[in-house]
Amino acid sequence: MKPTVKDVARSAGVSLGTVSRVLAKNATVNENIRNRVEEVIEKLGYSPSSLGRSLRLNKSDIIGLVIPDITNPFFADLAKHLEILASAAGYSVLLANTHDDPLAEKKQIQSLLGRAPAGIVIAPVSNSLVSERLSKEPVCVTVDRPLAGHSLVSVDNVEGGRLAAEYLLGLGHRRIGYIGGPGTTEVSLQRLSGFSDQIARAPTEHGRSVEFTVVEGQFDYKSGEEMGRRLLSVPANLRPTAIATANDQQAIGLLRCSRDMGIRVPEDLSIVGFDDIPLASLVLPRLTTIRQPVHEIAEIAIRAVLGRGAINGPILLPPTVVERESTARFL
Amino acid sequence: MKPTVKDVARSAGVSLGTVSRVLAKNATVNENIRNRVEEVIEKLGYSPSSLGRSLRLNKSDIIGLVIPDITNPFFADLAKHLEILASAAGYSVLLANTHDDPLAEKKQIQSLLGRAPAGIVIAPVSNSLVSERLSKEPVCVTVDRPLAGHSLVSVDNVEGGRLAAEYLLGLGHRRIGYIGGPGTTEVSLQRLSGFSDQIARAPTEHGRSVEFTVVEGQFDYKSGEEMGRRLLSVPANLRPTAIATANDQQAIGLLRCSRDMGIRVPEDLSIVGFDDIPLASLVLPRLTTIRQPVHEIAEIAIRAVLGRGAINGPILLPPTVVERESTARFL
DNA sequence: CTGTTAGCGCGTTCAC
DNA sequence: GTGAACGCGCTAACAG
Repeated sequence: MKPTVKDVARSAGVSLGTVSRVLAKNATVNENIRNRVEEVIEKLGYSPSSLGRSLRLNKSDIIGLVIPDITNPFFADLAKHLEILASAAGYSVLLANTHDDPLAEKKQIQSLLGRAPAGIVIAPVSNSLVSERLSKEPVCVTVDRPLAGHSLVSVDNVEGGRLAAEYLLGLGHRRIGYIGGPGTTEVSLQRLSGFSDQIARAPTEHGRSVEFTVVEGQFDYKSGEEMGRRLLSVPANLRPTAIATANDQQAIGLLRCSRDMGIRVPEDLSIVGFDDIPLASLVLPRLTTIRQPVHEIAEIAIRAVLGRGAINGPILLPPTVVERESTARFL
Repeated sequence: MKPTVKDVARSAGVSLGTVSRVLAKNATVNENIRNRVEEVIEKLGYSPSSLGRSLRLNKSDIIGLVIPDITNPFFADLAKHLEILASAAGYSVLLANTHDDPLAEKKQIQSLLGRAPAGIVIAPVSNSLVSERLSKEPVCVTVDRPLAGHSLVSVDNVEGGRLAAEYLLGLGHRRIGYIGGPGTTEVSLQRLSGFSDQIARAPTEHGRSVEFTVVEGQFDYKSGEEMGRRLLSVPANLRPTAIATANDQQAIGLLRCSRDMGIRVPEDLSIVGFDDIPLASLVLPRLTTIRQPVHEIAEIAIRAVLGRGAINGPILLPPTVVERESTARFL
């Protein structure tokens, strides 16, 4: 049987309260007694039960992480950094996937709340139905995607979209395609809006402006492949010379499909992704993309959740263009 | 304030015990009373506290998942399926990354044990120091990598290695390289041993046998790139015509490096990976690989942990060759 | 500075 | 078939 404070107390010849105080560090305890208790703890291999403590404090040392899908490299990266930081601070992270399903999300959150988590980090689904449910306790910050009434830490998606368009236009492209994410998600909308606003501001040449086509897909490899095929299945002289995507997975799917269709990247087609997942620098050709500062996002989120940094109003981190090999000047 | 059983009881005009019985379903409760209680539960939006229940039963509804690194797509995939199955059964999964550090692993497990998890699914690090610590309670199954004294569910790594070698030899390759994983991990050793055993059994031709070179790397993209460079930086007539790797990430890094060195895949070099991560079918060229049945692994592990399927002795699932575009017959 | 005591929310065992 | 009481492991408040 696992030893409890009671066992330690008895074995050390002191009372429960004293053991508790030794465990709490800060309280004032006699040197000798403290040593004796610590010895006993060591000898018995005692380790405190989070269960008892959590019940008493009505607050566990669990941080809930609610995301659409852990196999999305961006979220995996986020999860990793959150977990490292949380673990260093003595917290554990509970993983909950929503698969972009509002009902699943609701259920997951419900169950999470029953655990009295120290905090929640959530990338909410599109039409989340939980906004009010997470009122004040526990601290909840949203990442990547906003949720009414909660503080957000995220990359500036509008600016990211703008950056991508600016970059492509600067390269001389004038027939441009865009593969968006699901129209129901805020991020998709923001990235697209930043992108198309910048396109709209492009100077007109020879009396006509930029040709711009948008298709909507999912945030995965396969969708990038399918939507790419749709965008590229037109006569060569009408085909876009550059395509931006709403995330890197789509861009990689697009790469795949370009190759299958015999369209060379970047000679015939420039591609720019979004996120800068680890893989972006490993595909052929290496992917030019808009980088999100995942580490920072994780760090700020954890700080906010653990109360070591108040956060009011959305925190929008600046994206950056990472230029690699999938883009070229249009001649 | 979150309502408790007490609130429900008072509001329904019954006692605590009765509410508890209603919640437990199975016990015999008067029809009218049951309905009234359920109504009140609905009205109050009551949901039971896992904390209280867990403390009482000394068993939480948490399943600990201890893995080296969630950004490894194989583990992400595993985590996803485990989480789906766990969630469906009313359990949550706690994520713990070890980064292949035995000390970190020990600390993570220690903290996990304080939560009285319903079960633990672990892919132990190389020289794990926890084998005895996880004696009987809670149920613990290891995946991917073995750990003395615990049941294992995994792919048959030796057979997988053998399959890769057999496949490459069958394609006519006789100068073959191998990029292994860290020599300290069981899986690396097993995959390599299966591979080299099969190589050794190859019929000798023109009086000489197969040329076989092995290098050791880490299980990531970058290492595949570096080790590939090492294997390929020799005069063309001495260069391997085929290389197998211990996982897909290495193979993708190798793809990257071949491209950089101007070596064509599969014309000049055949590559076969291991795992079949989602990405394997998306890189250029699509990767031939040895597939692990991740879904099955997740399913068996969860069943074992939740006690719905006893498991004695290691369960070794059969790997399969997935032939794609990164391999070709040697002429 | 230390011991004692009272619950945190829940399930269970005993009377009734 | 139902209610009352106890205790899971722990911490905080109070008394000594």
